[in-house]
Amino acid sequence: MRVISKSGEYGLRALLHMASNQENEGFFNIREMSEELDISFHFLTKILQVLTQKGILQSYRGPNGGVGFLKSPEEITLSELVRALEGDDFFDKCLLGLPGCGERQPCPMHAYWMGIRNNLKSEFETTSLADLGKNTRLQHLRLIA
Amino acid sequence: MRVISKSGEYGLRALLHMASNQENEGFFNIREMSEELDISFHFLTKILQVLTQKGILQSYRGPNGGVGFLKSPEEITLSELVRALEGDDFFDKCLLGLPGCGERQPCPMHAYWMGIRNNLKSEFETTSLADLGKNTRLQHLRLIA
DNA sequence: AATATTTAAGAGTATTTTGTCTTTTATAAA
DNA sequence: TTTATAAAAGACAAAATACTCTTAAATATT
Ligand code: SF4
Ligand code: SF4
Repeated sequence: MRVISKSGEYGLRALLHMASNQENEGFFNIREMSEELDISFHFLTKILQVLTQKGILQSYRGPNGGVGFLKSPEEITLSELVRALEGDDFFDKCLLGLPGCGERQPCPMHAYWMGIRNNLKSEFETTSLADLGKNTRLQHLRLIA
Repeated sequence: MRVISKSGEYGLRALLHMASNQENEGFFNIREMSEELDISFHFLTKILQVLTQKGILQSYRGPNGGVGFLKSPEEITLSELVRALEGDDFFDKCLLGLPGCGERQPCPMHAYWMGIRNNLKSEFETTSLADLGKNTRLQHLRLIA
């Protein structure tokens, strides 16, 4: 049950890293981040590119360039991040994946799943990137091979 | 957020179909099922093979052969089905996918996610295949193109 | 202006998942 | 015992996802 895709995970790890080191620097060098987080540089670049395109990050090319937040991590919700990283329909899917989800003819899991889903949704909407990083230690973000 | 993989979904749809037509026949012809459920015959065969290997179904080759339940749908839990179809670690994954999930250094989502996960787990353990089929209509299982 | 640095963009490769096709094995019936 | 039927098994193909490499564009420094 991989709720978040690999690229989504990488994106979150990078953002979490940025949020927890925000006091030090304004722009983050992607190469450095990729090394510290043990994520392929080019792959991470791609992922951060979409976050830039979606208006969550800003980027700067050239010497001392990098990516930085447009809003503060306190104002970025986990909800908008997974929507950006996993697609806008992230919270619309069925648990079992059965097609034609129906309020009309729901299976016995339907009400239960809708409950969990709405719960998840509101939890994600009220959790900020800053919240997420609060108790997170760096070793948690790195691969513990 | 595809919680259940495509092949897992196909497996569930087939089992649901069998459970809701159980009174009629003992063994189900895979070809017929694949046509009724609009699932590739060979792909479905593969999926049902693993269910047979895992001891959830029994199969019979030759004329009038097919697959049938070993236990009654009332005795088959959704939990054992997703474990068979999606892997035994289905209920062990992290929400965000971050590696090295830690009770020691949990992120703020950890306790929340553990709650949902255990909830899901016990719900899946107490929901039988028969339960699942109760309000399910056939058109729900078919593709509503 | 020339050069170095760094992200953007896009092509290309690898792996996994999904789906197809062919051959083999088991069973029933003629 | 021969033939037909249906699942098992395995090779193969397509699509999606994950990852790599090359080139282009932007910016800073000299
Ligand atoms: S009714 Fe059940 S199977 Fe259908 S969409 Fe809702 S939860 Fe999924
Ligand atoms: S602490 Fe958070 S990120 Fe880590 S495994 Fe638990 S839920 Fe996932």
